Amino acid sequence: MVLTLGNGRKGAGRPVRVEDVARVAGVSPITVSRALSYPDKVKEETRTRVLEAVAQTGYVVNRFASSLRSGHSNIITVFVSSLLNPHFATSVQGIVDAVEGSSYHLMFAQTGYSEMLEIDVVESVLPFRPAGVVFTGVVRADQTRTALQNLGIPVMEMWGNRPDPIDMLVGSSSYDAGRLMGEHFGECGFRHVAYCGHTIDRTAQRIDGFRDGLAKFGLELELVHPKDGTRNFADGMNALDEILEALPDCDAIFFGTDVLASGAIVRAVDRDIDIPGRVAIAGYGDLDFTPHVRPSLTTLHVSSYEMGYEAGRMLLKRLNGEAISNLVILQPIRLEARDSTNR
Amino acid sequence: MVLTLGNGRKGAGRPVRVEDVARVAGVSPITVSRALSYPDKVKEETRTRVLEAVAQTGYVVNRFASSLRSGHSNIITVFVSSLLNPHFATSVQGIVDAVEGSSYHLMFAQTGYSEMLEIDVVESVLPFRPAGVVFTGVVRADQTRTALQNLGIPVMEMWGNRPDPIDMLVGSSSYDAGRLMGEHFGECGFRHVAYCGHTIDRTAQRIDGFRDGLAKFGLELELVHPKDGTRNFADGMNALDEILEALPDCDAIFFGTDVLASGAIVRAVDRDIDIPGRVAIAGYGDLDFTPHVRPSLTTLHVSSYEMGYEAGRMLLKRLNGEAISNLVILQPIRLEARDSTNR
DNA sequence: GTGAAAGCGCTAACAG
DNA sequence: CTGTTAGCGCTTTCAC
Repeated sequence: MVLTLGNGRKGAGRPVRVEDVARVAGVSPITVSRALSYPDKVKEETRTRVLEAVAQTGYVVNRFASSLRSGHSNIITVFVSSLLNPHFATSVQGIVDAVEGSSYHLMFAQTGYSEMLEIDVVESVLPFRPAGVVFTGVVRADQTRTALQNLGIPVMEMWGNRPDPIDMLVGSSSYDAGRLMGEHFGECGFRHVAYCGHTIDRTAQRIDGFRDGLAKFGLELELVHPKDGTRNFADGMNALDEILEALPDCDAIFFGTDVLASGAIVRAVDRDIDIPGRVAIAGYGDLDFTPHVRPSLTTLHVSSYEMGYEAGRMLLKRLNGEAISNLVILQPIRLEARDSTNR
Repeated sequence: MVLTLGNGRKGAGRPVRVEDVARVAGVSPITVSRALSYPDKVKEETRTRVLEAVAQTGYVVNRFASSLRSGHSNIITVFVSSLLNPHFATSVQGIVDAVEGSSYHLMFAQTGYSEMLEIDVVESVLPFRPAGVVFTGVVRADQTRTALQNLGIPVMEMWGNRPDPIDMLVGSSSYDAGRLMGEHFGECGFRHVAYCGHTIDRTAQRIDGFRDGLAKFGLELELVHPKDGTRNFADGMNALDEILEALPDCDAIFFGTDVLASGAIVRAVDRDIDIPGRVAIAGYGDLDFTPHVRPSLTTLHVSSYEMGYEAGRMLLKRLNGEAISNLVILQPIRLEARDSTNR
């Protein structure tokens, strides 16, 4: 009888092995293996017979045995800090879509936001001898970077723009992003500018770029209001109050995330503060809802999905032995100028 | 020299095997294996010596060999339709967190929203002989359900509330959710009610519940405005126009997702339609931003993260051989009554 | 508490 | 194009 979905076992009995298929097809085990893995290496008629026998027996290859013998793994490990961050979830979906249809399977591991455990997480997947790894984020601990380099497998980092990737990197320039917004603020004619959000890691470069963009218009960044750690709407609401208290004549704020910026807009509406008349607000990320906030939110668009998809494609190419011309790809960041800065 | 992160290889040479560790530790290979897998079965002093040898050699167990020999896999496969849906991404994060710290690893597979390929996707992971599987969603095709049942491994379904799970299910009652909102609409005194959103699968039960909730107050559901497929803010904006055109005296709309509902609110603000004065609006899902829309959105809170976490815990319990008292767990859905229905 | 031998299921290497 | 042999690295089984 033909099982539509076999598990490599018939009933509770012993698993179906190549040997069983071989017997039914009247060939040797290695021919079964070849018919399934390298169809071209087998005569068409033989292949047909093997496939019939596979269907008949419900055979499913045992990847443990196959990888053990061949020395090849078809596992790609994806390291994610959190899927609660929609940018990362979207990137991962891009990776998933890029890998779909290939012979590779994705294993997931969580790095968390702390770099302390980074190396432990990486170590925990090594028993699966991954063919390649992708980090949704950059690898921070130098110890981990060195160790990964020594593994000798393709490594893809994402989201950052370190000049010295472990191997390959698909990211975007935080500096350029900040500069774009600084220039936009300058063009809008704002005079007293604040930044609010993360201030460390790659965000530092964003702030540098922001300063430089402002500088082209003779402006200074008058206040950096740090909001590290998790940032939700409520943080944004508070931030608006805090900033207007600390810098009363502030007329434009660049927030490190759309969520913070949206919180600030909500707070402004609640307090009857005119946006952008009294103070302009901009965010970062271009989340789905940002065009629909009122006033609509000026922000920087980052192509999360495309980043993941590109990272996946590049990694697959490398795994296929193809040469990669550019080991570092920086996706452009686009300014979405909307009403919240439109004076 | 001690490698902090080994890959089971020293330089480009041959992999480090148990045998190598055994030689260094002055024991037999099986003792190394036991020291690592069942520390209690080995004298403490021996264990210490083995662990030192492991560190010294950079040994990393080969999971392919170990699973092949033992017949046990420590892979759990997670099937997701899309990580772009924040509810699913959040659920998956719950699963990830629940499994973290256990000896299991997660493999990802994408079912997509079509049930056509469901069985192919499931088949594609069987070579890894997963110890258990989790579906972020219910399995729709009967063929797949039967096949999964025959696999004889723990199967977790999520989000739905089928009376006949393949094995275990952590979900929520769509019917109750709908009923809650129907009752809320009745209590608010709305007279002409519409529903807009998905109309098939488990959503059908939500509509049934909604009707029954309304019926308690002598109300009928006067319009069902289907929006199947992907639903974004723009769809919600259009939907408001379409519904007010089709049912001009409509004074309350229940949307199948918060995104649709938020779109409708934005559209209402743009058209100067008073919410909830002219028409009340409610959503489903309680996404992060819903308390911050203006007016804040009445919606149904679904515990996506907790659902995933619970699903993960239950599956692990089952894999540990513990008995599960309730194979089906329905998480309560909570009404979040906010301004958009507050007359 | 430890060890010797065997074999999990597959495919590389070599042979024809 | 197909087959024979051997062995990937580990852990089960049985023995001490």
